[in-house]
Amino acid sequence: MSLKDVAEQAGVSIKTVSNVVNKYEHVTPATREKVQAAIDALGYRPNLTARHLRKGRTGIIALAVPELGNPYFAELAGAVVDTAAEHDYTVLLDHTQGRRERELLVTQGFRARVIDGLILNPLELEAEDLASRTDEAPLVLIGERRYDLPYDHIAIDNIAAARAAVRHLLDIGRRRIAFLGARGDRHSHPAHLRLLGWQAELAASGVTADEALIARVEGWDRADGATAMAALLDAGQHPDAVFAYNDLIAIGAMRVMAERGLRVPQDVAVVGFDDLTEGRYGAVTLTTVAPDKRAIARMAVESIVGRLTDGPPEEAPGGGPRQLQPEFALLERESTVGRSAGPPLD
Amino acid sequence: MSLKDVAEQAGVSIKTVSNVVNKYEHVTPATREKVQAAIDALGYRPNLTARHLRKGRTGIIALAVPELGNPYFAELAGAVVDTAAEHDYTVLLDHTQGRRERELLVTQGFRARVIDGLILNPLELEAEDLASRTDEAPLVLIGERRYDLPYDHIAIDNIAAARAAVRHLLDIGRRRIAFLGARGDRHSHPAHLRLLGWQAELAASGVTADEALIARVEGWDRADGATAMAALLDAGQHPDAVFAYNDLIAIGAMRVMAERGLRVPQDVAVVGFDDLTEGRYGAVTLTTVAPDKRAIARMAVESIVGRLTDGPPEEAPGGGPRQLQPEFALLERESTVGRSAGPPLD
DNA sequence: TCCGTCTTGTATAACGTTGGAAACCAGGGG
DNA sequence: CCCCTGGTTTCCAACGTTATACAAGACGGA
Repeated sequence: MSLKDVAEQAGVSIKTVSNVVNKYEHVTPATREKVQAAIDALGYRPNLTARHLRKGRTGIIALAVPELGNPYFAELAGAVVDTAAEHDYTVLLDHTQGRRERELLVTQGFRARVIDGLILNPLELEAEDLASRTDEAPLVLIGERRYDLPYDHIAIDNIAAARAAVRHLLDIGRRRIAFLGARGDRHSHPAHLRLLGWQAELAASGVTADEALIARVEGWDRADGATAMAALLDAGQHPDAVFAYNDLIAIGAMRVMAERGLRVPQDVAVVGFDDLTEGRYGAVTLTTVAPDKRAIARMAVESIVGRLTDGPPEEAPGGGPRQLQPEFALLERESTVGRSAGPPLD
Repeated sequence: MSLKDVAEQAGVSIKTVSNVVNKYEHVTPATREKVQAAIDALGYRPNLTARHLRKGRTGIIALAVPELGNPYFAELAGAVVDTAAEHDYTVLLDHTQGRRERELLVTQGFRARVIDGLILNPLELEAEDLASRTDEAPLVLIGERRYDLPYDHIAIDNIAAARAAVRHLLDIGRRRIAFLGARGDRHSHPAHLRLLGWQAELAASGVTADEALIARVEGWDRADGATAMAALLDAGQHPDAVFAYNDLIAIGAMRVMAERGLRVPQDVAVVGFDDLTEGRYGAVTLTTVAPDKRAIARMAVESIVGRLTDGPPEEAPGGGPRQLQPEFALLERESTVGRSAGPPLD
């Protein structure tokens, strides 16, 4: 079933059928009608693969996130799918499970020429991996990790967001504020802007940033939060607040607190990060830093679509790739309600 | 950058390069090496779009679910992506937002010839929509809705699963068991096998299935569960147990109970459906029916891949499409712990 | 030496589409 | 009556790949 069949049926040339299909205007109504009738009769649908080959575009963009089971990425993926659809693009989805080799594979064009562009949220990828990229499809990076490379990057101001969260905990009188979610042994993991924000805000307020209150994790899921919180408590620490790397870790931590009879927020206030819907429905609703996910999705898709439509943006005065910062908001909920009897700040 | 360029560089024909790329065995080592050198020198990568056109296959299967923000579908999508990758397929993702027109669009081949097959979880689609489908790519249906149509269908035994859940609630002594999640005004919505299971198990145990304990919902998210539970309580009902259509509804309901001072499980026991990770980390962990998601993903992908590889399976004695039923398990957790003082069953 | 056989490489034709150029056809002006 | 013009349609080539058929050597046995 191809243009050829329709052309024969209608008694016209292949190109005329193509013109009708593509709504080319200089086709007489009579011809158009005749062709349309043949199309309907045969149930013809254009072969998009052939069109892609001919036009060099597929209308498909890929989205690669670490893990779809993580609701943050799932919600983000949903937003990306919607936004892409508005621009007549479809989304090819992949998840890298946070493994460097998978991330590398994705950037190197695992689907050469079938995707027009790529949105990637890297976790483990190193700058050198990206520097050696040869695939010419537009790439846009999202998430906390930053590279000094010529690709658009979309992320909220993680340091400012973390500082706002810690500020809030200080404001309600907490002083022993734990950070849950430092990464394993690599203290200086380049993704830890949120840890830096925690340190910065404490320092700015003259509160000691106790290293013992930094809990490390193996991953970013609820179980990792639970493990980290348990480890912290087992080490004899008594934080009066927890700032978690993300909501999942916060939720895992809160579960452990519940098991051990610690009340949230009376004994320990908790702030998470991501604004998962899940956080709004726990027994104690979770205060959280809410990145504007729809804005992230929109910026990412439009970065790709823009480059495909208009070519790379003319070098602005500063030149080069853009650093886009969507808005964020601190949503105060039950997990930080009420002022405890902490000492006033000096 | 095409086979032609590589061929010129290596001083051989296009087809020979193609043979090397495709690991055709009758190529002398010398030639192979020469060609490989040219490939490496030019950084050649095959154009998959052209390959797709020529071979008539793309290696892409589409997965259409109602909503990615729903963790059940997100987790399922993750499993499908993984399983597809094992078979060297990539997944194109779409979500229909449970709207019939979107579901219809997807089945009619919204990406004609770019997808080799389609996995669809329909909500609103009617049998006649599917009956008129012309796209010839293999289609497999997943989820609670059943159609008497020649497509493989994958779903756990929803009635049996619901009965197991209700049975468990009866076993721990509950008698006023509410059902949360009937659909709007359409009482006989064809998706409500779980409601039928609730009715059947109550009937089998000689417990009255009180219509007043059936709460309707507009959607399937936490907010809908909260609304439904609030409505039930506002209507003066005092259930001692809740069987929810899914975990999200259960979680929303539990939130409302917490707000109103009802204890779970002491005052109201709760059973959900889906085994979301989320349900394992609430203040009260959620008893739930756990469908084997990885099995669902595996069956769906292998149904598609099988038809693509071997053609439609030879008509079994019964003939026609298959009804595949993955396993499920009832996971008992805190939300149904402990036996209350209900009267013994007669 | 010659012929069949086996191996290796090549030429050509598709796959279905679209862009560009050329051809066709009426109608009107010279 | 012919040519020109403008609109409409057709012809041809190309996108990059792989399948098919075939040609060219190499090799061994008669």
